[in-house]
Amino acid sequence: MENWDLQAVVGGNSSNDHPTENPEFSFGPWSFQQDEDFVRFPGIFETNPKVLDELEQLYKPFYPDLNPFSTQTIITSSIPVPLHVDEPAEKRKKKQSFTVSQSDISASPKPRRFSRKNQQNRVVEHVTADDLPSDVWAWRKYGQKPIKGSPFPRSYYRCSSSKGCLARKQVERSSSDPRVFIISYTAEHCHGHPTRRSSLAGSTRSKPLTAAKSIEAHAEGETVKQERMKMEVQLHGEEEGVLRGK
DNA sequence: CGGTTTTGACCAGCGC
DNA sequence: GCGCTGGTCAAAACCG
Repeated sequence: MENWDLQAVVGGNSSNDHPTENPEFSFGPWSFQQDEDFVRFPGIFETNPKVLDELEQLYKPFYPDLNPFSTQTIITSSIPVPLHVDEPAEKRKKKQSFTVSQSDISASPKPRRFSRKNQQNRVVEHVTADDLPSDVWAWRKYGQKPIKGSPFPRSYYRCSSSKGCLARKQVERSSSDPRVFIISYTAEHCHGHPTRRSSLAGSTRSKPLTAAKSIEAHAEGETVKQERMKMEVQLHGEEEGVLRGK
């Protein structure tokens, strides 16, 4: 069986501080609703206890009675609230109190620069290193930033399959569980799936390090290594024509 | 040569 | 208004 990802789209309209009542989930080519289809696909939701715990926590604010379920790849949300569960409730409420659509993005006076509001349309997945998702898209890294409160930096990727494609991807490591990667997808691809990547040049590049950088690299070395592994997995996914929901 | 990563600078949103 | 922070830009270096 191919390595499809489970995805759960919780939100939609964040203007009322509540996600849609019946979130839609997708797994490979299938999509289904929480309230009825979960019981029909029990095998899909086996079992990664660590991720399950996180997932439960993420959903509790919205679905206190949601049955525990687990996945190997995890969750998506069009609102960022679940990622800020440790923040004061009032703060969280503020952060989710606006909505931005794709049309808003395209109407931006500076389309090349994404505002933070755009991140409201993001799709978030939690994956372990063992369950790195296959990905038909080719991604180019365009930035990396240290994130406050997290010992691990966040890497920024954009789709390199097509010029002008607005699709973005962020990869960071979970501070609570370093084995878990948090992958966020933003915006839609404006093109079909690529058959293969045009070049791998530079993908294995390594640079001489200063003393300070060496220390930093030591701290995050495995992150970089695993991200590279992930990219390689993605490339193999292209060859197999594996389709993902995003 | 055409693709990538790295990394400091820049910009805009947000909270105070 | 200011400072903090996250997201993006772009030049330089690197790789096949």
